[in-house]
Amino acid sequence: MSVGIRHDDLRRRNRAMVISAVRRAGQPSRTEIAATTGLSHSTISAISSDLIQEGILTEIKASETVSMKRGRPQVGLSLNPEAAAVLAVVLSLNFLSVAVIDYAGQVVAEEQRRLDTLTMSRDELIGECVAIVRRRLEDPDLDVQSVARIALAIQGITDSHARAMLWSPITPQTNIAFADILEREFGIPAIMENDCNMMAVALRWRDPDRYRDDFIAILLSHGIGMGLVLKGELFTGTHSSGGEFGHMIHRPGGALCRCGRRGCVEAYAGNYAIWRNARQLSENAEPVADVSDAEMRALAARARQTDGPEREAYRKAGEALGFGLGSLFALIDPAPVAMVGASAAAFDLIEPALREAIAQTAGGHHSGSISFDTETNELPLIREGCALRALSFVDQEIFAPGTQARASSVGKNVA
Amino acid sequence: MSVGIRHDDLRRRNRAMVISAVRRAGQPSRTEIAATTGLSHSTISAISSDLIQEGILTEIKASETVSMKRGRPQVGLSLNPEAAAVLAVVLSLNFLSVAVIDYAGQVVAEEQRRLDTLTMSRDELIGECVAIVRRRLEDPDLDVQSVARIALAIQGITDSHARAMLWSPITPQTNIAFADILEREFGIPAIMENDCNMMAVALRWRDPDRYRDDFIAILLSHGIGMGLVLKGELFTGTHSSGGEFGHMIHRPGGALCRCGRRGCVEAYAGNYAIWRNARQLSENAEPVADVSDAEMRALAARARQTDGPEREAYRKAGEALGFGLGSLFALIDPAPVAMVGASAAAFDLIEPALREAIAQTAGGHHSGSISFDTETNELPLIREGCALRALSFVDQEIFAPGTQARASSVGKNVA
DNA sequence: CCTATTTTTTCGAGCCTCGAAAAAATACTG
DNA sequence: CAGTATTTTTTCGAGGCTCGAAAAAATAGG
Repeated sequence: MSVGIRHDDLRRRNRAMVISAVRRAGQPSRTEIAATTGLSHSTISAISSDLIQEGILTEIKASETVSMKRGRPQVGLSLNPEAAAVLAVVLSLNFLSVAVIDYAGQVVAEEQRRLDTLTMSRDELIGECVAIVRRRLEDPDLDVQSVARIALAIQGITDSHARAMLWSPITPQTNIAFADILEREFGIPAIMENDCNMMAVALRWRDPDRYRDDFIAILLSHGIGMGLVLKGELFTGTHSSGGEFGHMIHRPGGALCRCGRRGCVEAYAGNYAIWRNARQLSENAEPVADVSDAEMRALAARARQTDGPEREAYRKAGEALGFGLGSLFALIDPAPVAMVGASAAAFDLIEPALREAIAQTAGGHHSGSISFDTETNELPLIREGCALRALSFVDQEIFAPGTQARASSVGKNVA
Repeated sequence: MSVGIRHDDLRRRNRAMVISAVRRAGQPSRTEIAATTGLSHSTISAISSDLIQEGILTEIKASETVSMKRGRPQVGLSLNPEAAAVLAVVLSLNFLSVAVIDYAGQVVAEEQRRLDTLTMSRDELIGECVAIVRRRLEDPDLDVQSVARIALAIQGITDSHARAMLWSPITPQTNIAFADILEREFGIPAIMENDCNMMAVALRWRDPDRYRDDFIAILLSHGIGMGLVLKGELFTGTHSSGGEFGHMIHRPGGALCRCGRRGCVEAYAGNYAIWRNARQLSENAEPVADVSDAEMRALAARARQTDGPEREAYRKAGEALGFGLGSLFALIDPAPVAMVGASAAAFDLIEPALREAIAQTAGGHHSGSISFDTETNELPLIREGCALRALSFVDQEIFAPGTQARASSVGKNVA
């Protein structure tokens, strides 16, 4: 049951609104903030003077701005980089990375590390994550006090409370409560997010004109993932991170998927599936553990060159993605799509069959008008989304705290 | 861009909260309202005394309640039935009905009418709807002044602004802006909703314990429809009512669907599809316009009796629904399902294949624990949902109006 | 150096919610 | 039957927040 608004919530929410406006706009003046938030100048003045006093915002030096206009020049406000710091940890197949990000969103330090996630034990995996975070926190240049949040993104399914990894293709281990583990270990609030969801968050941040209220980010990689933003909010499942587009059923009883089931979209469109079809192996052939990017590029090159099994493999991938998107569009209506990941570089091979398939589905009316964009490198996106998520938490939960933490405000999926 | 909270919004929202608490609880005392809303007794006292003065709420006569407890007895508050009235119009295949509902939710008057929607012209269809509303409004017993809202539900796709029918299986006509037409004709605000969405709204109202924050209502009828509530809100598409579960793709290139495409879930699970398979007609056979409920009951009886084509037809329906639900669950996670409509009476024939199919999909882990409920009569549900929708509008937009109507508050899909 | 212009701050007014206390209305008790 | 205990509801003053208007601040143009 939703709860009434109390008087003290008012200031809290408007504080959060001001911080959020500054984060989005970069260096807005008080007047601009008043315009975007709809609050009066007096209110903005009061709130921002509080925030400056508390060291959350800073005024831009007047000398740095050249005002060509008449009148008192606007004073830009910006986030104080030293107000806090967050850690963005990204765990993907055989790869672990961490970045320290200041409150203004700049990367301060980072570390990357190769490891063999598929064969590691549960404790080893957890140990590596804890260790890489510890090394960053022990950096003498870093004021540990100021680290306000750790966000960890992983390829796989996370729970809807952003506490744990439930299942992941990068490890046989399941149900690892990374967020709780890191929180206990370092005493810093932590969250655990799905990688594709973070991609979507980052895309929206990078290009809010294109990716505004409704869009789809699809990861074309060894597996197929999706991040979905609907009505301006990140879409998640009722219990998990959800949006497992790759495991929608393309052909009942069809090709063997990495997840052990049959006929999933991923069993036709994942790298391993394209590789399997290109080699003309049986659809029942066990999915290979990994296909290198170089190998996939070679496949794509062959497909472009001759009309052989490679081209057919990409065609099948396009068909699976197209019918999958068609089913998705039946539920949510068509929306712009971003194809992310190494295989997005082969989207030219995928697109014809994909469009043909969509044309045969409910979203087909607008088949031609659905726009696809490609972005071949997912890692920077995931990290950026992760950082944004963590910073957004600091904005809302730490710098605009309720008298007591309200359950209703926590976990809001504002992308 | 979200907007700050102004001081006058506070009272508005809390007024709406109080009204909503009374609508949900029936006859709550001020103390109970304070408890559910989290607001102080003083605030509730002030707001409710305003609302009583304005004739929106009324106090229950003390004599009507027997207080066994010590202390000053609680005074129940209830919605004043005379505060307003709404019209719920339901347009389905060959059937049009309207109900006048008072502010407390009681049906005051109603009218039903058979017509031949499939062959009617655009103007005839509109004319019938306008006429049936006009007859109710001309009822001398009704105070026309008090009719605050007309809600029209239709089987088919509506736009996300609740203004128009975009497409419907009950008529060859498309893009009829019923809401605008009724609004112009009678000068009463009108909305146009999808029938299955209204089913979901009503289910939540009837059984909030079972259908709380996440559930699925599926209409098993001539076609297959769905109403989806996620995180406590009605789920709609980005541009349309969305949730076209029946037109997710079950088998690419498969059986011919009523929508003209191939392989939709509905092309296996709709009444016409079951009928087609039971008669062992080709999957390419043109879907018949209508199959009577009696005929479907006969099919189901045959299927229960002998293991012939009828049983196989229901099995195929179950399989299609199961794989469709499996794909849906991949996106949103499993949730309770209500099977609504005449064919829900044959759910015993559908369930085994349905569960078997789900077990082969991503939601399969919990296949056993997914609960299905059946409700064979959809019309009362649709009408009830429609009425609730209209009343909820009155609660929020008329009796708790903003200083100026805010775009952000309009169109919130609170079920 | 003065004026026009624009931004920002200040200040009092008006609401709103809250907590505490008072008032109201009943059941229990001897 | 009167007095007491108990529970609900209202009243009242305090504190906070936002707003509009006016003042103050800061700059360009003449």
